[in-house]
Amino acid sequence: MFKILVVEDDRDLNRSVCSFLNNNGYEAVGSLCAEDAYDEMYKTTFDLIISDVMMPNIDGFEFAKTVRSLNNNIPILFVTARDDFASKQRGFRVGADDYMVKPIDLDEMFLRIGALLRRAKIASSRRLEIGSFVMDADERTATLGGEEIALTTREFDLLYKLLSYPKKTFTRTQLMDEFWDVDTQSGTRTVDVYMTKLRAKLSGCDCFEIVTVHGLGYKAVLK
Amino acid sequence: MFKILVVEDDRDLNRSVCSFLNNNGYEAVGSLCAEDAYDEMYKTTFDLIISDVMMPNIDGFEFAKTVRSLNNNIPILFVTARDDFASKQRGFRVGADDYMVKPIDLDEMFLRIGALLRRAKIASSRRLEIGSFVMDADERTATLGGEEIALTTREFDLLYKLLSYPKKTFTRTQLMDEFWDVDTQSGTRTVDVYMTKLRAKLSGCDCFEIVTVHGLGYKAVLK
DNA sequence: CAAAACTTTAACGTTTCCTAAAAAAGTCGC
DNA sequence: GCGACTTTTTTAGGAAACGTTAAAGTTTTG
Repeated sequence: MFKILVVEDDRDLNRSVCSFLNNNGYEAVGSLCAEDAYDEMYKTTFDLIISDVMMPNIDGFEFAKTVRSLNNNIPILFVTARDDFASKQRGFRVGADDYMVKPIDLDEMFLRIGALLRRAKIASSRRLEIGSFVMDADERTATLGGEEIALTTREFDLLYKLLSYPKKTFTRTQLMDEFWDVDTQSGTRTVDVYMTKLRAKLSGCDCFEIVTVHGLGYKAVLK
Repeated sequence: MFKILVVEDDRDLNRSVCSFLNNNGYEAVGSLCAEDAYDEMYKTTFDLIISDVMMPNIDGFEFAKTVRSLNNNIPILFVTARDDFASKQRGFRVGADDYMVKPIDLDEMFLRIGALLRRAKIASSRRLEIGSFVMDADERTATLGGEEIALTTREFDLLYKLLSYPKKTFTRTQLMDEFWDVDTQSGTRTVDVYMTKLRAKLSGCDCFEIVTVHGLGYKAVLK
C-alpha cells in the first residue's frame, strides 16, 4: 500500500482528494497546512506528496524546498489555481516532479500518480505479470498458466517483492525488516527456507528464477 | 549534454520543438515516424523521448511499448492533440512519464523535461557505465556488451570502487579498510589476488585497465 | 479443542569463496 | 646485469555461506 500525503488548505478539496485516493488503492493522509504536514511526515514515511501551492504561512514552494532538503527522492506533485509560467517555473525549480492546474481532474491525477511512483522506482501496480505467471496483490493469488499456485502470506510477500524489482538483490535482513515484526527473534536463515519452498512451488515456471547472490541475499531474474 | 529524441510527424512542429530544445541546452534529434526513431535509437543513446501519439503506421503507444520493453528507464513524454481520458490512460499504461496536450507551451515543456531528467538521473545513480562495460550496484551485476560477467561480492566491491574514481590510486590498506572487517586478520597481499582475478575476468574489456602503481597500490585507467 | 496449516529451528551435506603460501615473473637502483 | 624487492599467478586447505530436510513450535481454522 502506497502512502500519499495531501497538503491542501481547502478543507473540501482536501477531503475529496483523500477519499478518492483511498478508494483507489492508496492510503492518503490530509494536512491543511505545511506545519501539519511536517508532523505527519515525522510520524509516517510517505511515498508521494501532493501539495497545493498557495497556502497560508508556509506556501507550497517553501514546503517543497524543505522536503527536498530532507528527501531528495520522494515525488512531489504540485496543484495550483494559477496557470502562469512563473509559478510553474518556480515549482519545478524547487524540485516538483509534476504540476497540475485546478480544477483537478481526479482521474488524470490518478494516472500521474501512477507514473510518478513508477518513476520513483516504487512499483505502483497491484498486479504483476511475468509471462504466464501472474500475481495479484489484492487477491493475494498467484497463477501459472491459469493454474493457481497456493502461497502462504510469507511466501507471497517475499516473491512479490523480489519480482517487483527484478534483478535487484535483497539481503535477508532487508526482507525480514520489511515483512517480519520489528522485534522478531527469528534468524535470517529462515528466509532461506522460504526460498527453497518458493523454488519448489515454482519449479514449473520458466519465466523467472530466484537466484542466490552469495554473501548477500537473493534476487529474481526474468528470462 | 542531454540527448532528446523528438518523434512527431508534423514537420513544422518537429522542427520548432527541436530548434527550441537545441537553443536551450539540449541536443535534440527529430524523427518523423516511429521507424525512423528506432533507427536513431540504434545509432545513439538518448536520455529522453518526446513522442507524438497520433502517427501513421506505428502510433505513439506502440512505439512507447517497444521502447519500454528495451529500456525500462528512459523518460517518455507524450504529446497529443486529443485531450480525452482514455487516451491519457493508455499513454500512462504503456509507460509514459508525462503527457502534454497540444497546443504545446514550449516553456512548460522545457520545465517538464528538466523534472523528468532530474528524476531519471536519481533513479539510475547507482549505475556505472564505461563504454560497453556496465556495473549496477542494485542488481550487483556487471555486463560487458550485454554479456554478464560473474563477479563475487569482493570482486564487485573492489572493481566498483576503482571505477568510481578512475585514475585515483588506492593502497591495499585503503581497500581492505573499506571492504573487510575492521578486525580482519587477512594480509594485504590478498588484494593482489583479487586484482589478478579481476584482470582475468575482464580480459575481454578494452574500455579500461587495472594498473599497478608500484609500491603503492592499484588504480583503474579508462581508455 | 483438536486438526490443519504455517513458521521456525536445527542439523548435515554441499557448494562457493577466501586467503596463505610458494614459486614465477617483473621492477628498480646501483 | 645483478641482487633485492615487489608483484603475479597458481594451488589447495579451510572457512563461510547455502540448500534441504525433518521435526518442533506456533497460529489459524473448523
